[in-house]
Formats: sequence, C-alpha cells, structure tokens
Amino acid sequence: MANDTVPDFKPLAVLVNPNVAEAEKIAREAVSQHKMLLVSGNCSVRYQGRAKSQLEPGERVLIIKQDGSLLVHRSVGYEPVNWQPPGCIFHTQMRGNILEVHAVRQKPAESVKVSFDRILMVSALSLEDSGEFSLYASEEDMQKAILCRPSLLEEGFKPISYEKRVQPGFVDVYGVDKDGKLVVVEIKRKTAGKNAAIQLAKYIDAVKSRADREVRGILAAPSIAKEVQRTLETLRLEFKPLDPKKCAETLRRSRTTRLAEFFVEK
Amino acid sequence: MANDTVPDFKPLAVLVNPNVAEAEKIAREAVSQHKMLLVSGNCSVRYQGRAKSQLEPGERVLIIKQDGSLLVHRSVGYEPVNWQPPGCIFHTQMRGNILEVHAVRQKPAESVKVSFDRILMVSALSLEDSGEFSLYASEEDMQKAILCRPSLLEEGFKPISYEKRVQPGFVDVYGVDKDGKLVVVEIKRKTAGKNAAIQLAKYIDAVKSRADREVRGILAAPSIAKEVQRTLETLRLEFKPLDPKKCAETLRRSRTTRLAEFFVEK
DNA sequence: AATTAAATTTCGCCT
DNA sequence: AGGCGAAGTTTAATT
Repeated sequence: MANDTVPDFKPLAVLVNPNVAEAEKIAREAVSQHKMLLVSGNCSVRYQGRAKSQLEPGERVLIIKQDGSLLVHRSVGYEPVNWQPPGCIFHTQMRGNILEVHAVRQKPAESVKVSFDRILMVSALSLEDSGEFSLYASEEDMQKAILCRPSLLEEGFKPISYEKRVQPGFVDVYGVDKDGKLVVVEIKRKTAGKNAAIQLAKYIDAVKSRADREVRGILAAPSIAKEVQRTLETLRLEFKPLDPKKCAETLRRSRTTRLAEFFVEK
Repeated sequence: MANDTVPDFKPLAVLVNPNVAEAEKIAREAVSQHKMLLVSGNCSVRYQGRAKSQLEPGERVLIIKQDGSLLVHRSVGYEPVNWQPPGCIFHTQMRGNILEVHAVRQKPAESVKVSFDRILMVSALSLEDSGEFSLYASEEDMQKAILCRPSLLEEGFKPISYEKRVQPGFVDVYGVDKDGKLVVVEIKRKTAGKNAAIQLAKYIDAVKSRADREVRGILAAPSIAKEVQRTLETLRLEFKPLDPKKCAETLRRSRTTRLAEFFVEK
C-alpha cells in the first residue's frame, strides 16, 4: 500500500477498536515522529534490566512519550506496573497477530516488551505544552512572603515598596536594612542564574543614580549557580537563600491568622 | 435531554475533538461508573495539600483510575506533573466553557483541580485485568531454583522429583532431608496465606498415607501471614523464607556459569 | 493507626 | 559522568 510508506503528520490520530496491524501503523509513526502514544488494550509485559518481571495478559494503558519514557498502567494504582525513564529507543513490530512494542535503554541496560493481542484504542498526540510549573510558591508569592515577614530576607529589613518602577523595569522589593542602607531585592523562584545577577545590577545602578548613596543588592532565591556566585562578588551583590516552601508556609500562616490584610493580593 | 439522565454502560467510549460539554458528560459518567478515564487536551492544574503548585495552560494527558487515583502527564518525563494517590473523590463540572475536574482526598487533605478549555480526546474504559504480576521470578522459577540449588531450602536437602502427582494435585517439590526424612515443599511467590498451609497439609496427608512414615512439610515463600504462622504450628508444618530475587539470581548464575555448582553460596 | 524500610525508586544538584 | 540527598515521594510490612 502506498499509504504505508507516506506517514501523515496529523496532530491527532485516534483509532477505536482497530485491528492490531492498524494500531501498529499508528504506533510506529508516533514513535518515529516523537509524538505521544496512548494505547489501551489487552497485553502482556516482560521486563528485564535492574530487575526482571512478567505481567500476564490483561487490559492496560500504554503511554510512550516523546522523550523516550514508557509507562504501563493497570486499572488501579498510582504507580505504573512497568515503566522506563526517559531515553529509550522504541521498536514496534507485528509478530503473527501480535503487536510488540519494544523499549530498549542502555546504562543501565534494560528492556521492556509490551505485546498486544487486542487493541481498544490507540492514539498519537502532538502535545503543545510550554506552561510553567511552579511548586510551593510563585515568584509573586515569595515576594508577598518577604513583605509579610521581612525577616525571611534578613533581620532588621524593612520593606518600603514593591514592584517599584525604575529605569530597566520593576524592582521586586525595595527597602532599608537595619543600618538604614537602601536595599534592592531581586527574587527568583528557581536557582538564580547569570541573568538574575545582571538584572539586579542594573536596578542597583538605576537606584544609585537617583539616590546617590550606598545601595545593597540582594538576590533572593532557593539556590544560586556556582559560576554566578563569583559574578555576584564582582558586582558587590549578595545572595540570600530563600526557600519557596518556607515562603508558602509563611504566607499560608499569615493568611489564616489574618495578619496579612495590609498587603493587597495581586 | 432524556439521554442525559440515562448513563450508558458501553465498555468503551471515545470522542475525538469533542466540545468541552460533551467531554464533561463522558468524564462524569466514567467517574461515577468507576471506569478509567483518559482525557487529553489543553488544561491548567492547581494543587493544594501537603504542598501547593500551579501549572500554567498547556496540552497534557489526564488519567483517572477506578481506584480514585489521578495522574496528569506532560509530554516529557517519567513522573506525572500532578497526581493523587488512590482514594480520591472526583467531581466534574462545567464552569462557563471550561471543564473542571476536581479530585479531593482526605488524610492528608488535598485537592487537585484540572481545568480544560479544549479537548483533543476523551475516553472512558472498562479495563478487565486479572493478570498476575511477578517480579524477579515466577513460582516456576522459584521451583527451578530450589531444584538447581537445594540448599536454598535447607542444607542437606535432596530433591527427588517435582510436580509429583498425589491425590489432591501436584506437589511442587518432593525430596529427602539430611536425615533421610521425606520432605514435601509448597512454594508461593507472594506472602503465604492460609490456603497455602491447607494445601500443603493435604499433600502431606496424601504422601503419608502411601509411605507410612514421617513426612516433613515445608512452606517456602518470601513471607508468611502472621495468623498462618500459628496454623502451621498446629499442623506441624514449617515455614522457610524464600526470596524470589535470590531465586532469580541463582537461576541466572547457574545458567550462565556452568562451573559454579561447586561453590555453594552462604 | 503510626512507623520503618525498600524501590526497576526518579530527579536534581554538585564534584 | 558518578555520588549524594530530597521527594507533594509511593508502597508494603511491622508494631
């Protein structure tokens, strides 16, 4: 069939109750095009690698992701019954009337073989997903937490304003330390990179040019990239570890105890 | 619509590119009928509980299982980006043109809300799955391992036969101990329950009635249920811990290194 | 029910 | 690339 040699690039392919050979075609294309593949049907699974297992026939859901990870889910349980972490090479083939999906990984050398003799549904998906995932607290939450309890940043810190407009943009938090020195705070939710340091330096310059006195710059983030540490020293900036989890707890506590009404949400 | 009040019990429902309200109907029925639900589409996710997280919009796959577990999978990564272990209560609703799937768990109090504004595919599945899952070794492998290296059972044990036919069925392994006493071995791959003890007792009786001399009965399994321990004592049977992992290693070694038979481990 | 220990742990950060 | 520690860990077994 000419169709067999011309893979189509539809973003979404779904077959319901297909015969096994039809499903194999979808699976093969999905794997080669690095789409996500969903297959539900009757299968057995053999795994060999760090451990070894055998799963007798039954109806399950197979998921293959574009990064080369594999999941076999039964009808119950949070964890997959069989799986492989990202980095597998996949191969599909018909063996008689059985669809075999083979996943191979090296280091450690492992293999998972899923054999379907009946397919309920097969689906190949091109998923567009650039949405950010933030755990514990958003950057905004961390900002609120510092405003709510300034000692999270350092003892004696007093916030003056937040999202203060300066030349290059907005300063996350702006205040004075226990000695009355101006403090500019830049917050990052993840490990602070070079950009964060540079951004902070620009804010400092902008504030200095208007205040004409000493200004401390503090980069507050859960951690800092090693190489940026030296950048900070060069720029005479400081780093303060700030745990998003702690921020979230602080916020939650301050909200429940009704003390946070001063700080308008969003 | 009358149809709305009469849920159908088809074993397999699939909609491709449905409108969100159609998807909600499938999702609601799947949840109420404790089927497995697969939804792929554009969604955002909010989680609050032991921790707290926010996932900005993007295309993902949602899985809800009949035991009340929930998984949200992105296009990459072995782990779900959001999840709930088994035991959730689900609630679906339309909020404007958004499908909200809400999962609530208590102890710990947690909630996950998945909001879809576009559905690629929704599927409700009744999965039949009674297939056994065996890790490291099947019962047969454990049997072979004992035959291959009898010391796994006990020092001085000598197998005579396996799958020996007696009245009630087949004895897994049959042999003599270091003192020449007859030994009947019953093997279980998982924690041995009452049935295993009773089965073994029947075999013993059968063998005794023919041999008319003392017969030891040994239940070999990775572990034994607490209450069965006393049953064993009453029946004058013995329990021997037998680890499937060790059996698998033994088998593998005996297959690969033909010379290792001399060197008894441990 | 609470605690402990293992997992084909996975994952990220650091050396 | 290998090692160490944390995880919304989960899961099973034990007290």
